[in-house]
Amino acid sequence: MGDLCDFSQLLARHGVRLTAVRLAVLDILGAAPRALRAAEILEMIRTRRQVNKVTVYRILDDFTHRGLLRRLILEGRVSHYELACEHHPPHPHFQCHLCREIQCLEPVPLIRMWTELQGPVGNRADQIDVRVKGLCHKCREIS
Amino acid sequence: MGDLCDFSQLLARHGVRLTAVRLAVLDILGAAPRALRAAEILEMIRTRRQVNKVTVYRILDDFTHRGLLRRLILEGRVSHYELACEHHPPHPHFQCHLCREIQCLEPVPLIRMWTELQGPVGNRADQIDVRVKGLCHKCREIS
DNA sequence: AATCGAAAATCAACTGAGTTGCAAGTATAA
DNA sequence: TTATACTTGCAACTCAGTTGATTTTCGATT
Repeated sequence: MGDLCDFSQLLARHGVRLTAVRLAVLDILGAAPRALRAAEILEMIRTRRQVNKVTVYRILDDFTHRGLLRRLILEGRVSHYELACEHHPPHPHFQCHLCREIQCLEPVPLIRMWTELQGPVGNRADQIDVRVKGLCHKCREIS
Repeated sequence: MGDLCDFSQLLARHGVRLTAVRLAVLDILGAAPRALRAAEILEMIRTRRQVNKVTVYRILDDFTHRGLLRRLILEGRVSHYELACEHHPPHPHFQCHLCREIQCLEPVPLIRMWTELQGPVGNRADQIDVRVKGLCHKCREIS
């Protein structure tokens, strides 16, 4: 994923200053096989360099508002983040009851039920989040 | 909704002791036109009687585990709760970007895409949450 | 290359939803 | 009516995330 995007150019295109922490955030999320929590990202950056948590939170927030990242609300209290580039369009997520791990699922064609999902006449929906829960294949093997 | 359920019998059937706070929680959620936050429920109970927040949190948690309530993760950090009786099956929710209000939508037949939503072979899904976001009809009128 | 102002990072202190452990109160079975 | 296991209340805590004030740094312009 990371190989497909030039992050310094990406930042320039969005009029965002190039800094080490910002590059690290994109780099880590670009290489991640799943959405990450802020605390995970923070810890991963800290293996490379010293950084304050406030910086990471502010960057995640800023990038989300700029549309560079997607913030996922999968469980209470913690947000997960994933890259929002064209190689990684919005898609459902699966979360295991036991190990809490998150898997990305293939996009599904919800357009078919778009009218039902609008709700009362006059609503204008612009985003649909689908979250599937259950036991993942690894946890089913164990138990 | 509340009229359709006898809450004291409901509690007895679940082997839960009948107390004023528990009845109040069910009563309030039964009469609510939408899912409520713990803090809202707490405040509504306090218009009738004195009660500690810990008690309300514990009851909400307990009832959720017993399947009496559903806990909805609609935005970060705060949970919403709704009655989980047979008159009120699982359904998608719509949340407005501006007023943050939550609307209940009609159930949609996601079974059609059940295979895609399972993810990797071996996963066993048992729950699908659909959250729609956008502008509600009231906020669109205003702006 | 040196300067400089706006943007970014840091620090400490704070917020607010939710949790924990323990003491005191109460529903209900016997 | 009584015993006791279940409930509630209280105070203090946790933890993700936020705020405001200060210092540092990027990068455009001399």
